Amino acid sequence: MSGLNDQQRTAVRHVHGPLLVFAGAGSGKTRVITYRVAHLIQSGVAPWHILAVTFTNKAADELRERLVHLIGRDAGGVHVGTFHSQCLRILRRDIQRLGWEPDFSIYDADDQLRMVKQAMADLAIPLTSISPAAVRNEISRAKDELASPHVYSERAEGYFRELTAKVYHRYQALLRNAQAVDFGDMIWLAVRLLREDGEARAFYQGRFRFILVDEYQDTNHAQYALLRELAGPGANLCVVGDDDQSIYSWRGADLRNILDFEHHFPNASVVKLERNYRSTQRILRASNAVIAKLERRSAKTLWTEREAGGPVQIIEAFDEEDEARQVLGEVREIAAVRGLARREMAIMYRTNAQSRPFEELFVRLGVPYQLVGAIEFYNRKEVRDVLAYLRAVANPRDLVSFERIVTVPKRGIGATTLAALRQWGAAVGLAPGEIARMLAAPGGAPARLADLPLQPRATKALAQLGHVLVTLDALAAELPVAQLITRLVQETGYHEVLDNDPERPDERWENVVALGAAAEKYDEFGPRESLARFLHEAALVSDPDNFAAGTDAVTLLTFHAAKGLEFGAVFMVGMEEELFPHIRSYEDPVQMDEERRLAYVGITRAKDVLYCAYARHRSGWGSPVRFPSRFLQDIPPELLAYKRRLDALPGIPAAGLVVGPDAAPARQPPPSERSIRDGQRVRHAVFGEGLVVSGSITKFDEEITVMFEGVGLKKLAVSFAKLEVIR
DNA sequence: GGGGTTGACACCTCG
DNA sequence: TGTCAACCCC
Repeated sequence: MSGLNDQQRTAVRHVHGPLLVFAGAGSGKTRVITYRVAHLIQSGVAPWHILAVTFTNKAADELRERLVHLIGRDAGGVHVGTFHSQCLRILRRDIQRLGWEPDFSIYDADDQLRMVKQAMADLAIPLTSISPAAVRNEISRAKDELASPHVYSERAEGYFRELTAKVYHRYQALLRNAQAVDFGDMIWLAVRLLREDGEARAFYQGRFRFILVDEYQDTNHAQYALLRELAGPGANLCVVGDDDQSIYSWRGADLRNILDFEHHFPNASVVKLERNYRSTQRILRASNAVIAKLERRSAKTLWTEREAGGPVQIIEAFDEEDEARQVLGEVREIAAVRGLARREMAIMYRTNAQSRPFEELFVRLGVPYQLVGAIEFYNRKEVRDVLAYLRAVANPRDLVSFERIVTVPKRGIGATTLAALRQWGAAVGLAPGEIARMLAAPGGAPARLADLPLQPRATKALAQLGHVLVTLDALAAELPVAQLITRLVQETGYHEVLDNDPERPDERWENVVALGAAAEKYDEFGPRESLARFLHEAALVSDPDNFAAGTDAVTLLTFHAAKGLEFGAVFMVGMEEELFPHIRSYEDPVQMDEERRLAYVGITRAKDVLYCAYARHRSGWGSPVRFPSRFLQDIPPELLAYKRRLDALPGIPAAGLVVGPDAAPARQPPPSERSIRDGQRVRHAVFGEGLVVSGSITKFDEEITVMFEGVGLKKLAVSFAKLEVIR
């Protein structure tokens, strides 16, 4: 408690009733959450009565880690997870109460798209008339609002919405038949369970007596409804958030949840955390300048007692490769000269695709890095194929998975056969996967399949697939999931598919092996259970989050993924018009505001140094000639300094940022004489103890060379490397 | 009717 | 850069 300021302490000590914590960036939010959990436990609340909900897996992991650090073993009892993982737990336990099988499949955005296309095909709506992806998004938004197909239809106006309403009806029926839920359904079904089933409601309200929600500004209506039901009349609900950091409206986030909290929960207490402990003054001023241009926001003024710090360093690059080169040069520079650990550095970008040139260069230079999120592991074709097999085994009604495995390997079953199968199956209440299995029955196909309208050749091919599935079913009853994967690859012929891959068979194999390795930790649950758990949890993983913890690597991630994190040095790259702000936000001022908040999130991740890079030329999509982002231009010139600037480029119009005069001399006024003498011993956070061997005063700083034990010679900037002189 | 090939086209952010 | 639909051949 002693390390907390008054506002933080108030929030931590609050026990009963609703509490809203407005927590500005870097104001010690996570600290408040962890301390509050500790305080609750200290006041006699059992850990398993506490539920902490975060937005991303990464945030959940981090919170769990911090709790272990703070309260030790009790932390294991606290329920920590994302909204979706908590709903998954609820559904795994109780979905049968809603009339679903426990082996339901979880459909991600990709699977959803297939189902939308299927629904459109069923309704004879041409794929060219409305975009299936747009329809999928619209359906997801409807689910965020808990609007059923029926409710949606009543409100639907205009060409697109009226068609979407029809597709939505059909889509939902297809999901139901496939025993599948999408991400929206996961929240919704949990809400329904709590609303409709008094026994279940009593159980969960009794279990989760104290609820904490992080990033509350990013919750949607369905999530609000869930919290409302879980919290019950006692409403020991503590929400923490910052409207300035709302960046998920495209996922249905509704700012009213946080802005109207006191209205939703009338006796709520409110605490504002406005002191920033993270960033230097210049970084904080830069962030304030960017966010100040927003019109609608709750009044907050962040302040800091930290030192002024250096200016925001601008890097102007020729193109995306040059940008990566310059940024990596700077990464190596501050690692070597300032002694900053690589884990304290992050490169942030608007879109995942931007990571590529950086990754290539990191690999080439042998600099350790870790990539968060991205074109992930679970989106690899081979990984999805194997998962589709597993899902088809776990849930024989799963349509998307069945149709995926039908063609890997090629079996002589095509679109026509599948369409006939689906149609006939729907009439008699059988899923294609079930029909295939029945065709493979030992005594021949049962009589109810007599009028299956297929050519003999197609029937035979389908029976063969059915045989494979029956074999896998039997294996799944005996083997835990990791071993099942090994056998599956052989039994299904997927082995040959990989070997004959024209592109990168080795890499694909490695991914399949890695999937098996990821499955191993579920083996302890035994044959069927390990399969179900693995599939359900794999569906919620959005990034290969199990990077070797503790390795000293530079982090590469999107601004979205960076929320909630902090780094000593942040490189915001691709700071160009049409990229950030993203071109898709240009027509809509609401979306443009969200881009601005995203920029604010990026800037406020930085503790000590902030670099912003932009290229004058970028290949690929968008215009090739680029201009610096408006967000950079919104930062007062005196806070900016060019670290690197290009000479005039032939054929490219000049465009630079206005950089103020006071920015030039970097950080604090340079020291006039040396403060650390040769021969003194110093301690460094990363390198340990060392002996000062030489030093000098440069234009901006005092630099010393230190011999560290077991590390070697390092050149350090005194104002930056937090050195402790040992007497 | 299946499957290979080719050409067009889109590609933001996440559980 | 990869995916997907249209097209044509077997």
